[in-house]
Amino acid sequence: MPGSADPALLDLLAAPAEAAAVTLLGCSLTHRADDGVVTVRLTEVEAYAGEADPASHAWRGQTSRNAVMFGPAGFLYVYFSYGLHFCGNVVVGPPDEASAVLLRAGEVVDGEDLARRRRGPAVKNAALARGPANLMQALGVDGRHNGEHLLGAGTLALARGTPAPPDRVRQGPRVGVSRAADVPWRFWLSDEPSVSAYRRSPRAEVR
DNA sequence: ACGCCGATTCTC
DNA sequence: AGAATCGGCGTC
Repeated sequence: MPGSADPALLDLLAAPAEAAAVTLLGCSLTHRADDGVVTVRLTEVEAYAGEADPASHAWRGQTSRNAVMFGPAGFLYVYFSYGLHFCGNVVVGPPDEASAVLLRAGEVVDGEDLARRRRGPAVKNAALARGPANLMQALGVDGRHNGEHLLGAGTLALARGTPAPPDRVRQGPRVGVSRAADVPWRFWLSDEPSVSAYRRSPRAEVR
């Protein structure tokens, strides 16, 4: 049932960020809005290891923006990026560690018409939820959803799907990150059209 | 108070 | 390669 809690999933999310990231691959995320329901199956994510991770928003400690990450696992941390985009993270790990997993891409498995209405008529099927900001736009999620519970009775529901075969999980450097750019904590599923093409940050140190 | 730059995306 | 466009965070 959508919206019902999954204690086992919550336990898995309370693990270290890179393990939680792999858990999230293949999970479904549903948003029930006034104008309809959209569900995506997550195909690409990135792990951020809280205050210990120079690439994390939590690196310099707790602020009003990142406060949700310092709470328990299973909540959504939404931040505003480049003055125009919203990106969403699932808070993971033990409380106060401030780890999170950025949701980078997904396959729209329900509410395709609504997702296309939000994204634009010309957007190809596979690209509806490709890219972290596009994924949130397709779901109809923005800053108002910051801090919402993903495993409770709210409008957002995270659930386990058919687990991805381990041999389809790929791993590589994170995208758009200038610090700790070589930490291979971007995870994605191979052979998924919704996975964005890899682009290293222009600001990442070259070696 | 000021300025820089970003876990982006789309276009040229 | 560059623009759009806002706020967070470091610095003066």
